[in-house]
Amino acid sequence: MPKPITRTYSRYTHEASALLGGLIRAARKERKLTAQELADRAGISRGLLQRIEKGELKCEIGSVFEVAAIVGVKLFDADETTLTKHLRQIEGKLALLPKRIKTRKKTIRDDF
Amino acid sequence: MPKPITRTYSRYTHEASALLGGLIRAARKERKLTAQELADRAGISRGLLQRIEKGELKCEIGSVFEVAAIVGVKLFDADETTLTKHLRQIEGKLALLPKRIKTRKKTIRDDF
DNA sequence: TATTAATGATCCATAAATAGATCATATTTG
DNA sequence: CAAATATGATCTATTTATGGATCATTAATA
Repeated sequence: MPKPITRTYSRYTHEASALLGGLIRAARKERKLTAQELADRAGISRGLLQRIEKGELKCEIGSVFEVAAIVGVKLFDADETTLTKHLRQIEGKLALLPKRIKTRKKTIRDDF
Repeated sequence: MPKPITRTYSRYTHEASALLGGLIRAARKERKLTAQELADRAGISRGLLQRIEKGELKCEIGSVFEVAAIVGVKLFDADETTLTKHLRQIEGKLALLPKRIKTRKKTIRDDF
């Protein structure tokens, strides 16, 4: 059963999304692309692109990232090569971290 | 009518999302948070968090950003203040760009 | 200035994402 | 080693995001 739904987002989330949308819109205009043209290239509708550029939060992240990639907006300020490098680094880091986080729920008698 | 649906994503998009998910997972473990605990704080299900950490692209961006914000993973390497500043900058930049991009579709007779 | 078309907004039908439950696996820790 | 439980995977009902169409507005340019 899906939940009642009434999500709240932090200010940081709102601003990060608004900034990403704004960067996309600016990049699109600098490249002289019509909203329809960019939407076509990304394989999404013009309506969705409009929402993405407004920074709306209820859009799938795949579409947003794809549009950003097309107009050259870099996530993490990294190009393809650097991104791959970071990805390998984080994978290495994860291998060192515990596979599971254990939080003791049951009170253990360690007081005697 | 929604489309047939068969999205494709660039390698950059896949890697950016995988990196973000990996960073989130690593940050969660460093903070010794259970997947369930983080999901609860973000107001999402454990299943969705799992998909986010795997870097799946079909998740709403709002949920992903919110989770990232909770564990301290920064998009744009910017804190709240810096983010706000960038947001204002991009808004100023947008104000200078043309409101509409015109592409001439109809061939104009300018050859005489 | 007149014309063209890009943008913004809204509405609807439908495909898809999500919550929640359950089960198996295996890791952590006493 | 044994017990506890975190994680991963899967399935279903239902909420929700998306595509497409339409319309009004207005910016850009010949």
